[in-house]
Amino acid sequence: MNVFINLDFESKEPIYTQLMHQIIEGIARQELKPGEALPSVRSLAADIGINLHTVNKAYQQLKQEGFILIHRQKGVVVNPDGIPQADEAYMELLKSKLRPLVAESICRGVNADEFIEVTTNLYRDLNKKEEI
Amino acid sequence: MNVFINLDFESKEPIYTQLMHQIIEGIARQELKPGEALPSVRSLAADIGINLHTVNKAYQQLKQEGFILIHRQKGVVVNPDGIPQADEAYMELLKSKLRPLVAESICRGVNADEFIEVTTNLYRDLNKKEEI
DNA sequence: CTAACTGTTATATTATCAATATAACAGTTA
DNA sequence: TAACTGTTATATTGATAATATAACAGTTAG
Repeated sequence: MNVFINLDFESKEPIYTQLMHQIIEGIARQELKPGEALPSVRSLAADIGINLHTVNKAYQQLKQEGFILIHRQKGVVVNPDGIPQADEAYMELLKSKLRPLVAESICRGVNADEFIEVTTNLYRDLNKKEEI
Repeated sequence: MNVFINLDFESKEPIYTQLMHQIIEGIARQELKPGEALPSVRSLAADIGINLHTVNKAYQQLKQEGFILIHRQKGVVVNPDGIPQADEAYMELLKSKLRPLVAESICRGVNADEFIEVTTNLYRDLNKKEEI
């Protein structure tokens, strides 16, 4: 029930964004499974020592992107139907985010194979289920 | 001398960041070569219709990251010694930026091969030199 | 020498966003 | 009834992005 949340308060990346990423990573790792309940905005906020609205902001955005469902007077749940699959729009978005990373890497002499190796390692790491 | 600058003023991405990316992309494409002069902060700002300080902010950051050199009373130049090659720190940074992209892609059913294909296409596109 | 150009610095203002703090509302459930 | 859900409203603080002027200190072309 309790997710492993690791926030860096010194980072310039907003807290609500970091929170989104952690939850998405949890889903990717299948530590969070479809239908599974997430902590309430208040309890999660209290747990990690931040404001309720910051958690709410992350939840609202995750909802809008199809990762979670929010039942008005019940609670928050990982989308039971699974996450909406990638469409053309997502692939374009992905490409636009990847573009500056590739450009800088080319400048710095990182060739495609090295770049792909980093990607492959991440795919491997993030596919590990909860190893008991 | 004049770079193809394409800014999206509606984007939530800061202008100075977009500007940095465009210049880095120009260097990757070898449209901007080591030693080549860049427009002055004032002329570039006037060209694309933004403030001089916004251009300066982009230049300062590009300088700090080793992409350009700034001669106090001369001008701005693409680093004649080439761009500092990737070290361990850069690879870690790259990994941390790639991580959320991979996580979301896994959730959305984009497998490693599809992800790599996008990367490969970007490497191909960004390596095209100025085709005359 | 003057005029026009370089980057740099300083100061100020406006707008937006991130994060916090309280507080209340409307349903659910134990 | 009491404790819990998400939601909404309002306000404040701090940081950042972008703009606007203005001036300074060197360089260089006419």
